[in-house]
Amino acid sequence: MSTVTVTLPDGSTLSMDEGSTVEDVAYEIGPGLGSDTVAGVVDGDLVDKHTPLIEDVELVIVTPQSDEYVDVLRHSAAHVFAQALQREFPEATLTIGPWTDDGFYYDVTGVDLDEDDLETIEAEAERIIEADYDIEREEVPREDAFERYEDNPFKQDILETEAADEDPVSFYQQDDFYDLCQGPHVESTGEIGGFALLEISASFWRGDEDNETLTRVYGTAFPTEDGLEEYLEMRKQAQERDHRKIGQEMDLFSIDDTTGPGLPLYEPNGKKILNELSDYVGQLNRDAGYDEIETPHVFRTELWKKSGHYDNYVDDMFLLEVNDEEYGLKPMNCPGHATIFDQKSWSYRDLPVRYFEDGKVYRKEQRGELSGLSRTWAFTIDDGHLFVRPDQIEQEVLATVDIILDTLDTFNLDYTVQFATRPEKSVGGDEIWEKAENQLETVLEEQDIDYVVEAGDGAFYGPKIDFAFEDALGRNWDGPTVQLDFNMPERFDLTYTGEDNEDHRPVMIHRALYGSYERFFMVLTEHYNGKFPPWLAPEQVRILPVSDDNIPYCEELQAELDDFRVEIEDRSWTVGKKIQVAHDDRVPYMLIIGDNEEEAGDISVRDRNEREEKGIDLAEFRDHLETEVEQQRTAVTFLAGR
RNA sequence: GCCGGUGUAGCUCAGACUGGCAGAGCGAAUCCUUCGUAAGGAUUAGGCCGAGGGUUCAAAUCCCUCCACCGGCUCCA
Repeated sequence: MSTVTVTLPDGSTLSMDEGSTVEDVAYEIGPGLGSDTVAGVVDGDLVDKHTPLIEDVELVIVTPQSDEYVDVLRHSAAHVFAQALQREFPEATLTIGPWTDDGFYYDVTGVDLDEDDLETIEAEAERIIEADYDIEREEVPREDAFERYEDNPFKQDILETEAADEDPVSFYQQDDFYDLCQGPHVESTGEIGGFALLEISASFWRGDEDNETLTRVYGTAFPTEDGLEEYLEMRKQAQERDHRKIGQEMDLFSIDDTTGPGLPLYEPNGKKILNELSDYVGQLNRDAGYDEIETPHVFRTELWKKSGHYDNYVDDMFLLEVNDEEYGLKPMNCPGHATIFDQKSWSYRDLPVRYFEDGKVYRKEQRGELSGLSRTWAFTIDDGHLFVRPDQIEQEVLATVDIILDTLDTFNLDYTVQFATRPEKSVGGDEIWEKAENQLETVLEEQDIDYVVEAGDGAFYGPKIDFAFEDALGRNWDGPTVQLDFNMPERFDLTYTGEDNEDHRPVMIHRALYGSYERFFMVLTEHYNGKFPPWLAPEQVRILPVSDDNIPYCEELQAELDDFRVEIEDRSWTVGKKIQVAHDDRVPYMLIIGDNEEEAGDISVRDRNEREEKGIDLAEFRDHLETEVEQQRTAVTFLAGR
């Protein structure tokens, strides 16, 4: 009999008979490991422990101590849900039910479910867990599988696609419930310690909008009840960090029903932050050789017919009829910028030409897509466009990526990088696309940036590099971006005169350091949990008089700090309450001023991290704050080292 | 656009299941208190109960339609 070589995580190898299972390998290593084995990871794929090894592989044994164990457990939890569902609603049809990063879902159809039903199903699931049914793998001939699912077109579809080459196919059975499934699963339903159904939603079969609508039930499971409790607590904590909640609490912005959906209104506190953000990138742009321009909010649609956007994007534009002509709110700034470039003739010596604008754009997103500041109908892009010679592409992309990395560093943000390539619907030739993609990828490689390739996810006019952030609820949002565009210069017939006195075509680069102010504002609010760095904080210092008699001295202090955003708390409250409210408002520094300070001519400083010190010289505090703001430090540091 | 949930005072929420006077706390205003480290006290004002229609003697409450928001799906130049 021939043998296979199994490579274990520590690099050691075992020689096993061909056809040995994952479990056999575990027993070969040791009987304890053998009996603990839940599943295996074979060449990166999580598989059942009975999977035979027929070629040389890398193998990780999964036991209840492994990271993968909880995935296996949740997969079993999905089956428990399905069994409970079928007990309560025999008419329900099952489709697919995988595990996810933090739980599982099961897509079903043929049944209408609401929240009360979830409770009923959850109670039934608890009984199934309590009963501790063995979960057993079963090999079933294809023919029999089709028979089992003669009324279930979805499972038939799976048999004809994913499982097309398998005969027999594997089922997992617990009690009288069975499900077509590759596994792996835990030994018995009782291994689930904490089980909860969380959400109900609609989904589409195979994720395609044109297919049947299914009902998706989300749930989660943990080995212990405590694990579940902890998870639910974490979810609650995350909701506390939601920018919509903080935005309300801190009077940063609001979105009003009367003024319209997806149209954020920035209140004074929010606008102060926006101004700081705008000044910051404005300076970066000027330092990098950009010129600021400005364009209006509305253009004739001729412009987007010229740019090609009209064909691709008209459904998402706000259009208006003026003097029998069609106008539209601008959904992007680039055609305006290209038009400005086209106002004069350029020499090759003038390039690169770099324009930037905080440009407000309007995009009529689908209803149901709008969400706080992360997805809006009106938003402002810190938009920049470069017009470069082909030989300047790499250096300019490199410089742009550099500024983006600097910006992200200033705010101390976590991010991921995606390299998006040519989509199905695109303009421009094969050669041009290949060239563009190669140049972007070269920069990523040179900068040693970790990135993932998102094939087919590029803009219709060119490939792009996107930087994405995660929000409080774990959703990903695109932010900074660099996009090459070989198309728009053609559309606008943009030219420059070369050394050879001939017309040449410049290349356009679209880029944003924040992406949109709205989305970046969301990211910052949640990242800092509303505790904005002092340079961004709407109110940097709040002076708290101990009694009203101290107010005149407080006003003197305020005047001394007039370079900063300083307020006096003059409401007739106790000191304790003034401190409470200043903490709630997340003000970086409080100055507590009573007779003691007034007589000594000094101040008491308390920061929002509850550090405090008395008898401080105002000038010392002012100098420190000045440094902290100038250096854009992300933390309050005055009392940190004292 | 699809499924589920929600919409009551500036904010946070009771009341709805079982139809019968519109409620609380915070905030605001006025007054008292002038206070030393995480919410001092009293009084007052504040409502088209998301909008429209229906059922009923009577609708915040029941039914229908629409709008918006929340979670998810799909979409996102």
